[in-house]
Amino acid sequence: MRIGDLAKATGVDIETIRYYEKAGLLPEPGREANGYRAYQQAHLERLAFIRHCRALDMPLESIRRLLDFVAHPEAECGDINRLIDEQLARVQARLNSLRALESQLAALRAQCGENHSARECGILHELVAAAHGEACACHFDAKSGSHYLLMGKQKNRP
Amino acid sequence: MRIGDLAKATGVDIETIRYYEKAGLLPEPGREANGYRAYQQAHLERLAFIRHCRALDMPLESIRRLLDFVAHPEAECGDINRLIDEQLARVQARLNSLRALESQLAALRAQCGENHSARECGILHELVAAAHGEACACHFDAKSGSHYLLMGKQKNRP
DNA sequence: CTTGACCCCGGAGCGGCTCCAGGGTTTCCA
DNA sequence: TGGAAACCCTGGAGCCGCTCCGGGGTCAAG
Ligand SMILES: [Zn+2]
Ligand SMILES: [Zn+2]
Ligand SMILES: [Zn+2]
Ligand SMILES: [Zn+2]
Repeated sequence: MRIGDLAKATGVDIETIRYYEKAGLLPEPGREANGYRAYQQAHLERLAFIRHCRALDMPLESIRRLLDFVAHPEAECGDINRLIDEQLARVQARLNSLRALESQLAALRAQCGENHSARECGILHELVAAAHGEACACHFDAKSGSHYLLMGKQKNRP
Repeated sequence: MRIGDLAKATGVDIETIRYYEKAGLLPEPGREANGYRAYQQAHLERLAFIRHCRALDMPLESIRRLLDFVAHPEAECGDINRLIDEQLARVQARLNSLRALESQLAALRAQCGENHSARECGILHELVAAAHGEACACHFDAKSGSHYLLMGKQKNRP
């Protein structure tokens, strides 16, 4: 199987396949006389494994570790669970921040109805006022009744 | 105000401030005799504006466009709305895929209870079997009763 | 003999930082 | 007065997971 066949069989871009090889996820295949990569069935399965994990948004490093487990099936699987749990935690953390983001953006969006000049745009007003330290619609916490603290220590990811 | 003062006042890392300057988001400040950056109140407000937008996860390019509106308040604000709407759409799309991801990971996690060898680990079994083309717990769509098509054309982001 | 479909490689680019090396300046304290 | 600590400067590399590019080789069909 040449790289193009593997790409077609798995739906993975050729460049991505070569990238996985460079990254040490896909073992180096044999070569034809002309230097073309020659893949076996095992490569196809391994690539499918990788893509399945990527579809779960696992980082390549985690996939590397999972592949180690496939290669060493006598090891204890505790680390596998931890790995999935960590991934789940990442996803849930991101879900929480995106849910907050969604309502913040919706609140901001509600500040402007129809078309007018930017000078009178409720959205822009909000953003400028918030930069002055005033309360903003987007970062108002209904539960606590107070304005989120945007200044001060803050991570760069929302 | 020196860069460290600005950093302290806004909670933004010094390197990030310099990065925003390089990226054309923060105007170049004056300099002291020794070459140190000297910021004014206007810089602080502009940086706060940028961070507020970043807290809404807007890409720097969108923030640049918003800052253009601040500089040209006579323009029509339709593009501002569109910009927010696009951001909202991005967030909602990501939310949807993360929600799917969460249940997929949870289903996968449920395949392994207590500790055992990797060989007998339900999680690893699932992943390997799925790579063989068999159905997997994670990518089983309850609504359609069928297995997700993981092979074939697929975007690289989940 | 050319066209087109493949394949190879190394390197750059994306976003939004973050960190580093290698320097200069200022400030405080003994 | 000396020396350490705390600032500041610059340019460039590194992160992730690809994606694209340039410049070239290979091979069959028309
Ligand atoms: Zn408006
Ligand atoms: Zn806000
Ligand atoms: Zn297990
Ligand atoms: Zn699955």
